[in-house]
Amino acid sequence: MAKISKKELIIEQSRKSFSQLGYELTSLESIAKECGITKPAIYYHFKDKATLYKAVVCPEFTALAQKIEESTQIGNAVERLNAYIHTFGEFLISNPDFSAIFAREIANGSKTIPDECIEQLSRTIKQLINILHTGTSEGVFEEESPFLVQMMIVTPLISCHTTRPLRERIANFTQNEIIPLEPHFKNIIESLSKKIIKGLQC
Amino acid sequence: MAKISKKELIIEQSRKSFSQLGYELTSLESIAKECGITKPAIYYHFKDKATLYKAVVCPEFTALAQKIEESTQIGNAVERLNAYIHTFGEFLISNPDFSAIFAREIANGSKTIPDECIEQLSRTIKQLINILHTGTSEGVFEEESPFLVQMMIVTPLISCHTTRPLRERIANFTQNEIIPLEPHFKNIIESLSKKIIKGLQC
DNA sequence: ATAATTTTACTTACCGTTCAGTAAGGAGAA
DNA sequence: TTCTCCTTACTGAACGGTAAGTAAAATTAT
Repeated sequence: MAKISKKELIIEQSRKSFSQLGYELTSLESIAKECGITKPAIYYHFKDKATLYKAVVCPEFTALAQKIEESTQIGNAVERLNAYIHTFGEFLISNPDFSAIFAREIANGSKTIPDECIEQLSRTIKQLINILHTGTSEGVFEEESPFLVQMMIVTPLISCHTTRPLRERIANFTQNEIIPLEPHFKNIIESLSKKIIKGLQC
Repeated sequence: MAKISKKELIIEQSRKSFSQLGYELTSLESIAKECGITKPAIYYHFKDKATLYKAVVCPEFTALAQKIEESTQIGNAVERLNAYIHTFGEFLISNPDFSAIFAREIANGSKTIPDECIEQLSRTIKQLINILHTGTSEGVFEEESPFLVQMMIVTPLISCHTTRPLRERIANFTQNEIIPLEPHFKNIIESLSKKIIKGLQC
């Protein structure tokens, strides 16, 4: 059994709660309860709720930026863009709480994202800018706003996770129609990557 | 000057607040204040906060479904898909509060969306299913999950609006890099439409 | 036409609850 | 003894929602 500090335990439970309920509806007392401690114990480890949120969120963005940078170093522009998309998608698989947290931030104007995370995000964007620029220089990609490409990658993948209940409810209303079963997420990553690359190619 | 009932005024102010702050952070007292009335006056017109939210949200989804249905009747599959995407994009322009509200619902598992809205959403999805099916029958489109296509359309367009502050903050960190100015929204719609159609075509 | 009554559209005052955050103290380890 | 890591007990503010009352408009009765 791995030794896990109480501080780490608080962060893990908080991540689940922030992901499922969002920042506002997450109560520190319920987190404490699930950790088997009391609320002021959280205040012993973290200054306030916002600081706890940062402690949850920052490592995720840092890990994402790290993985993106590592995986998009080699290959031609098409290969690197493909790696960018797949790395992001697989990050969402291995960090199941990240989708909902990031989706809320996107919906929210990112008011609650600390600067440290923005810096990490800018690392990934820089990488994407580099890939796209290389691609246009090589004449394989049409010129396109990196922010648009980023949104074409990030938001559909994220919302695959967050819209599951929505899709189920919609499917109830479209009974008579034949709705193809949703493919597994790895197929979605692959499918999205192909389409985006195809859409960008000259 | 158009005659506007107080009930309509409450709905309009609520829409702004729900869009800017989200459901939880919207306080009925602040809405009342901006309408020049008191909180119980809202309760005279609406049973509770959730009912008020429905009154804000339902007409938007209905109008969207209506416009989508109208605009995607004629033409071949490519033209109809193009119309679908443009109609959705232009709806976001003429309903500036809708993006944030919908984005929050997507992030949220759509817990607070009433069934009435889901029904309207299913109308638009049915239309998209029809378009894609026609396209594959005609051999112009590859087969693809309508939900994925829907997300490729909806989420980037929505997040164009909600991520504006995020993009600005990111741009601050990438000073030294050349970040192309973000194109205007109509160009984004056009650009996204082209890419999605290109990505889907055989 | 006018008086009586009811309904509309609110207001003031308040309740109960929830929640972030704090003060003070205590048990156990070093 | 002192530091770490917590607990008990609490404060203050905000919020959703309600009870009770009221001025003015609309409706009905005389």
